[in-house]
Amino acid sequence: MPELDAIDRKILASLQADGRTTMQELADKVGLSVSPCHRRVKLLESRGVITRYTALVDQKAIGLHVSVFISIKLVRQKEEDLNRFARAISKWDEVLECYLMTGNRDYLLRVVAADLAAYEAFLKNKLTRLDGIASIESSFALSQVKYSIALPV
Amino acid sequence: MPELDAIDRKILASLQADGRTTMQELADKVGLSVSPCHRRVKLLESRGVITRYTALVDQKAIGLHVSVFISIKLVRQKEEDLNRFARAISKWDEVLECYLMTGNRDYLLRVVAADLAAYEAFLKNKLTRLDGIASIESSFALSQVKYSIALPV
DNA sequence: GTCTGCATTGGCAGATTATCCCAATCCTTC
DNA sequence: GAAGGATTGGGATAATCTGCCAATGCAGAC
Repeated sequence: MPELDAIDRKILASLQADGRTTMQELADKVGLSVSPCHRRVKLLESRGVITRYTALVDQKAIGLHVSVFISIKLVRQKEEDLNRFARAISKWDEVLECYLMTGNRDYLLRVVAADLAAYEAFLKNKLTRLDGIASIESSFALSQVKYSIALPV
Repeated sequence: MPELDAIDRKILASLQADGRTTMQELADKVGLSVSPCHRRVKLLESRGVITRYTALVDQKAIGLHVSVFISIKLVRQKEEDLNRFARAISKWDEVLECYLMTGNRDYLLRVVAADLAAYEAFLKNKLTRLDGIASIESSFALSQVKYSIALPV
């Protein structure tokens, strides 16, 4: 796997800032002409450095007013238990992020919902129905101070 | 502010899944012709429902191997203190997410770094140098089980 | 049931952009 | 200094965007 040079990093930074810049603009920014710039972008895509392109949607504008962080502890932590939990989580659209954690909690989830009633429904009908969960602890976010997609390159 | 109808929601779902679908593909998916579909997308952009477009980059591919969640408590929670903290956080690229929380912790941050040394440098040179912080507690993520940008529409 | 007015749609055409080929250039290695 | 490989830049074609305009659908009034 070849390393990323300075131009590649500029390309990544620009595309993270605006995933729809034209090749001409992008080429100008990174100091190349269109052709090699285009080829580098395609290469970054095929190498999996750029995984995909997406539109960011305003959470409040579509009525999702509740953000919750959930700490979860499993009864057992064997690989099979972890995989079963991961598979279940992956199916649910309300779960935006899930991390396997060090320390005394196994998982940390970020979940969004329209309101508290919808969140309660998620807990009752989905999360608490999973087998093998020892404890669930919800922390509510009052506001989103920062939300960035752009990794520092 | 007009409500989002079923077609708008389909458009949002499609653009979240692929921010670079062509208008033709998008129009086919939502059951419109290109013109009205294009107009709806522009409207969603100007109304701020679609905030921007971005390329998603693989964290490991660019050498960011450490993900940390940091719980922070401030000495005081007056609005001015909160604002000062928010401004500082916003400048740092390592901080991808920051939430003002309920309960006994004021803030929850998600931070990425190349390795533990880089994370230590972030703590020493940036975070701990802020005034007004009462406590900092780091929890490390062993793996990212799920990471989604797509809000359920 | 029919008419009117409004909002939305679909088709079309010019302008913009992506994409690929090929020759020229640069850099490394011998 | 020469040879080889990788990368670049320009240009041509195909694909796509984007705005205009007439046509369509729909709701309310009579």
